[in-house]
Amino acid sequence: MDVAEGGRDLLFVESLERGMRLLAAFRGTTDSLGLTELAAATGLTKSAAQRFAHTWERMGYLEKDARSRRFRLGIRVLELGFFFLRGHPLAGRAMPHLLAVRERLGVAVNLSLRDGADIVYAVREPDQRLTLAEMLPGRRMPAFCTSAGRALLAHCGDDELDAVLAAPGRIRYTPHTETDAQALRREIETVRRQGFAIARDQVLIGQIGVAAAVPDFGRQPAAAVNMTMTTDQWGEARIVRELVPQLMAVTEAISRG
Amino acid sequence: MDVAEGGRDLLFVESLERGMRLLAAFRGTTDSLGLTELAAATGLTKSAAQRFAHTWERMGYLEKDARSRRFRLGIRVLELGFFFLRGHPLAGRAMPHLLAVRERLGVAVNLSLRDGADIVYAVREPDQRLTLAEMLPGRRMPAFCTSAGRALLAHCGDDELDAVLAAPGRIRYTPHTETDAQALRREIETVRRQGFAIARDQVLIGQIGVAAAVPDFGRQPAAAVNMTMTTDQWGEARIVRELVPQLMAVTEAISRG
DNA sequence: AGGCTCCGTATCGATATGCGATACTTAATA
DNA sequence: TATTAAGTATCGCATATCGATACGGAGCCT
Repeated sequence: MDVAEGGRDLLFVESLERGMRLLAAFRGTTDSLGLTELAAATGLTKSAAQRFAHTWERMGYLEKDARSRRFRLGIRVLELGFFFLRGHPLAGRAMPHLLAVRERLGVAVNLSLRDGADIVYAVREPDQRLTLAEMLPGRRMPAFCTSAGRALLAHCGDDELDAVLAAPGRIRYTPHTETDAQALRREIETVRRQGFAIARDQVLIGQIGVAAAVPDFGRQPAAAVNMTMTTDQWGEARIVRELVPQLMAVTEAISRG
Repeated sequence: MDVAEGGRDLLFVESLERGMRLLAAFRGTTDSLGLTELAAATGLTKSAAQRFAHTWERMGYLEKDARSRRFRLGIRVLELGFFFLRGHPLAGRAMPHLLAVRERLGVAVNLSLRDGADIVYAVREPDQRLTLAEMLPGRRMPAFCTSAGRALLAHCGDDELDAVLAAPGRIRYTPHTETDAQALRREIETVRRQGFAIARDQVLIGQIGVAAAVPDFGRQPAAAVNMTMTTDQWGEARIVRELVPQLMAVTEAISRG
């Protein structure tokens, strides 16, 4: 469909976008939000915030505390994510394999999907003692600094890779986080050659990850499997020796179905 | 705010509701949906389906296959659920306790929330070999036939309980599923007396669950913890003896923070 | 291969619907 | 109790959204 250059998109329903903007305000905080705060956070007028918050509440996507008159996300927002994962062709197939790996090797395993310059963890098998955020599906991370992200970027077309690398403002999670586009491109080249990606101290000091894409019969892979370990127990040599073969076997197996 | 009787709700944004209706169509299927199917499934005109699908796609909540021109849920729908759980006061606190229980007792454990006549699983620690749907947060079950649901219903006001029990059309998952309102009410009374709920063969033959609400300082509890086992290994007597004390300790601990 | 059918896409004028301003009410603070 | 800030309700206006419909193309059947 033609999104006329410059002219506005005739099929785009702005009310929907504004409504979602209000819900999205809850990404920024774990707190409840009042109407005025919502208006401020979204750039909507107070009237618009009032209408949308009211509508979301009536539909069950927001909950309103009767005393404080403040809003929170409602349980219902879990629903669509559930159906997304349940219907995802790879998630269901991957689960038993991930579980087996976690049992056998005692490392955390994830199935990750790419969304532009981010990856999203879809199916997770954490290895204990993690925080809630680290075990929930839906968590987003920049692709460039995670092993799964790099494994997936390695399978992009060059133009798409360029676009991701050209984007400014990469976060330095640690002093070792590589943010230089040239260096990242070389890293991706290496991943292309060897077929797996390793990311050490990129998000958290003392954490190392290894990942490989789930092949999809010549098409661009839709997902990657990654394992995450601590550097005190796992050096790169040992990972390549002991984990990479297992990793490749798992991605292979998931791909076959 | 006054939702004038009969007259329409001036603050309700219908576009939002219609837009969500389109997304909600994906609850019914794991397949992709075409425009005509979407229109049929939602009762929207084809024009409306076109506009909303287009808008969702541009926002990343739907993905469109370029070849087939059919739509699927996009990864982005996971996002809000993630933030809901991350911000939920009980979920984060409960997680380590649930994990400990699973390790110690080898049973599946969940933190469940009630939403009207349903419960929604929020934090899950499955005990292996389960299907994907059984380990994902966001799964909905009728409250009346689950141990967690009964534990939460036991703490409702009578009017709310009446409303739930009055609703028609309870599903009989198994021949043992109790659907009679009177019998359920008696069951809930028992739960009130003893402080925990047991549900045997209610959803699946051979499955038994035990649950207790997480107390909230006299207010109505917001969540329940439930454990699920197989009946061949766990009879009611053994559950009461070995699991219920642990269950009460956990709900107590979560409540304290 | 050709014709047919069904589905997705694009366009358009009418108007209901959502818009923001504003006045009112309630609750929190000192 | 005065003051202030936040939430709630109302309303006339204008435009964003509506459904009908015409168009184009993919797939199917004969």
